[in-house]
Amino acid sequence: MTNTIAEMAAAWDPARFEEARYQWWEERGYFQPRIDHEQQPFVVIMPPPNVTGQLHLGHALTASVEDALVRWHRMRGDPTLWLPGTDHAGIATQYVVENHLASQGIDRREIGRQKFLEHVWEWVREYGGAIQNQHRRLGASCDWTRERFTLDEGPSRAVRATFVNLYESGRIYRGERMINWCPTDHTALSDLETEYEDAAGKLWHINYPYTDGSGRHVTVATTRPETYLGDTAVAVNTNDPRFADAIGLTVRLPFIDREIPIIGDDYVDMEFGTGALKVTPAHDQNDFEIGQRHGLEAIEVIAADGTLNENAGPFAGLERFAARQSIVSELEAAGFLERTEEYQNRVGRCYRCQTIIEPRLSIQWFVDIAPLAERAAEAVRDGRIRIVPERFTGTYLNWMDGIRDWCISRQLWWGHRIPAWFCGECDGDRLQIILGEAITGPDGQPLWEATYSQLREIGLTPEEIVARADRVNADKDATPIVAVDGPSACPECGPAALLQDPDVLDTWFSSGLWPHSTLGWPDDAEDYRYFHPTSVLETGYDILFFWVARMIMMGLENTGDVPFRTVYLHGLVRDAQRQKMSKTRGNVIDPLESIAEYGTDALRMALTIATTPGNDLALTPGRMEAGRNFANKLWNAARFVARSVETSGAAVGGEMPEPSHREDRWIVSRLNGVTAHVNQLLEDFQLGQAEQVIRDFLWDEFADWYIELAKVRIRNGDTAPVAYLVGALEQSVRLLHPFMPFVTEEIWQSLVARAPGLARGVESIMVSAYPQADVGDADRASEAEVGDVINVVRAIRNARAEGNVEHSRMIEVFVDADTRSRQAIDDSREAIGTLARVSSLRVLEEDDERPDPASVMTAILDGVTVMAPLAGLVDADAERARLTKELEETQGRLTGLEQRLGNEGFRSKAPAHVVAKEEERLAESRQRVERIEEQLARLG
RNA sequence: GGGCGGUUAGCUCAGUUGGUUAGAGCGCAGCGUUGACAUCGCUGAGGUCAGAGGUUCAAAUCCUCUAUCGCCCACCA
Repeated sequence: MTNTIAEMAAAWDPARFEEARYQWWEERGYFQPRIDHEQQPFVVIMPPPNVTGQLHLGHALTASVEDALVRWHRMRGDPTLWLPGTDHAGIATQYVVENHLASQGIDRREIGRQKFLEHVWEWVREYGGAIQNQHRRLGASCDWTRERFTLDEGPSRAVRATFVNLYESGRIYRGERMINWCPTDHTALSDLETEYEDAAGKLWHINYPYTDGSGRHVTVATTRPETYLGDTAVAVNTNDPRFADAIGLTVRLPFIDREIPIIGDDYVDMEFGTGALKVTPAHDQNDFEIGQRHGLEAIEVIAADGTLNENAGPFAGLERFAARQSIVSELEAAGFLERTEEYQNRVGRCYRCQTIIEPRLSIQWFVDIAPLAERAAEAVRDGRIRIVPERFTGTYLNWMDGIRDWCISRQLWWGHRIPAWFCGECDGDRLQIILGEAITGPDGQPLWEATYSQLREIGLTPEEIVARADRVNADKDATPIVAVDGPSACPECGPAALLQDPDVLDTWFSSGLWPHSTLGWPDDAEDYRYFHPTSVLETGYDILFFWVARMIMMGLENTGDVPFRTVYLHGLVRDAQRQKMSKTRGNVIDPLESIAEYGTDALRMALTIATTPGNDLALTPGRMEAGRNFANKLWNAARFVARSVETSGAAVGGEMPEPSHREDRWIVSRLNGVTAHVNQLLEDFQLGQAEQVIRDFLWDEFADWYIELAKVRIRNGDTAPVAYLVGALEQSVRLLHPFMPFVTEEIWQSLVARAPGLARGVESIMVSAYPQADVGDADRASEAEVGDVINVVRAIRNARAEGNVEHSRMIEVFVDADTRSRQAIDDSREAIGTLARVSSLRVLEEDDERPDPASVMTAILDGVTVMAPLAGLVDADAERARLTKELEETQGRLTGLEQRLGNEGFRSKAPAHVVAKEEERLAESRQRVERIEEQLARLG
């Protein structure tokens, strides 16, 4: 695409290439793995974003990291699958669509389940494509032909199969338990979906008079006075002397005049409040458990919509917080309120809509999770699954340890409907049927709901009941019939009226199956056989419990194997002020806007370079600018390289020839060192570090030095460097490609266009081989020698800058070097001349006369002394002061080294190579001190 | 109440089995448009690695404590 220099504009322009290039890759089928049973595949399943959502920077980070891993493995030759997908996101989506409809004056309850679901599907069709487009813009090389949606037939059947298996083995059960209820969403939530936060509240002390006529009362302390209407006991600690005589007595609840007992239960903390605890079994988990122990009745007073129900007597119909106000003032007016304290407590909120959760007793489906958790913990403990970074292993195991049963039913419409049916003929009295439209009841009045049995008595046939039923509420003793594809008959009574449970499953239930349900399980699918277990599961640490832990539990249960080998947890992306990004804060950055401004490669680099797993990242505009600037720098370096191929006419082949020139040996050696290092870092999941190493090599060594050194030789007609300019750049962009796919591809194409041998038979960098190297190949001599040349150039530049020598003025330089550097400096004299603007460079021999120290600026490096006579610019006093300071520093270092090496402990205990290194440094420092002293002596 | 993490240059962050004089980007100061690149080049300033103690020949790195910010988990009304 970019075959001429003219086409390679002076600046990297992502907009010009990205979209076309993505399509070009996709058309060639690069995103699809080949199935090769001789090879171990590399598989990543993408965390499915909300199908109707917009990608935020967290997703962009996910995509950047996963794409880097995937592209790296693909280039290594592994059959590589990155499977994308989306999640139906039960509550979130239903909530959004419901609000949308409400804004049009439509109430979902009025239009009914079927109509509502049609609206949601329409919504999905309308907004569902955004995610895929955004991933394409991010350059994500995922296999769109295998894209899955949680509500697709395959994953849906996997959900039902899992439910049935767990039910049949007794690990899914239906029962009446205390659950977290969201009065806004009208559904149960799991413990994880309830977020607790501290809130300023009050502790009300309420008097309950004894019924013995003594006129005495017991005082209870509560943060939720409105629940007193549902109290069925007051509990005290059996060891509490204050209440020793009270147990067994009864008290009377104000206004509603219910008589309730005082019971003894050691759950009660004598230190807290008054030592007497009001017990509301229907609206508090602990109270429920106390109630169970003592056989107390659970009286519900707060209804599903958060208003007080008929059991609330005079307060019925009030909203729960309005009721609290009202009850407190009534109690106070009637003298039942002893006192009020300020109190900090924790309130649970719905993680989607922030409504305060109401603990509520209801019939739900649960997973008996402890046995699954035990196996899931074991898989991590024994190393079958590795978590990166490792510290999350403890968090994970701790969570598994104290896990409670998982409430999986949701009173929503959008999601996987629970595959459980109830038989009207068997459980007629236990099934409350809510009708889609009213029928005429026996009394001539419209009838909206009735038990199945009652409807039969009216004369409806089973078929008619099924057809008219909008939903069924089965009581806790009803017997569900659970089947993957829906039962056609009741096992007890044959063909009958079967009514499906109205609830859907927790979204995370289906997400928990994602690694195997997307690959075809429970069928014996080829993808499943080949690609499962997957390799790496990459996601944010914030959904370790929600998702990762559940995938491990469900994966082990369903497949008998771990779902993935490695869990890589990235940190959260925050804004420049380290605030969490959220819609309500209004600080979300749209990845597409960043891409438009800086380019995809720049955004990806900003999100990943020099980051470390599990640590949060504040994404600043500066990081993105740095990414853009690097892409541009690289692009321009490539322009120079391309140009040098054309103008030199050098024939460049596929492999770099064995280098003979020191500078060429140096860059090849450094390239190999970087290649080996990068591979090692990638193996160890240190992606950010690997990226940093590549960037530093390309900018600080290749562009800043090798290109500049090569220019000098090329100018003199030496075409040898061209092969290394091309070869080193080509190999470097291959190293970088997983991180910055677009700019590296364009550069690679431009290089291949000029040196077709580089392609090595492939059409794209994406499918070229990832570079490998052996650290043992390093050319230490050339690295040291070119290092000396670079240091000399730097020293001269430094002297020029300090002496304020005008750029246009060429200067003379004398160099006194030891044998190691002398030849290298002599050989590179022209380069030094050009790069440091030196007109004449003299490498001094043993008996050559040194220039007058009073008129030179001197830089003393390891093994090299650089002297720049700057007539009229050198202040002998200043020079003396500078050298004296340097002498002090060097001597200080020398003293340290002498002490260390004089220490017997160091000599005997430190590894030999460390000792040798220190000795080398000692010798260098000594020599340097000598030379500084000598120079000072000559200065007088 | 338990547990985890951060604290390194003005800002954002690297620094993985303890081993040269602790690094980068941005910012800052000075200089610089000769054909790869001003989205750039050159030079430089800037850090007692939160604090204290300990282990060690050697500590930003390991241990203990403290401070501070943040996160996770937990049934105290």
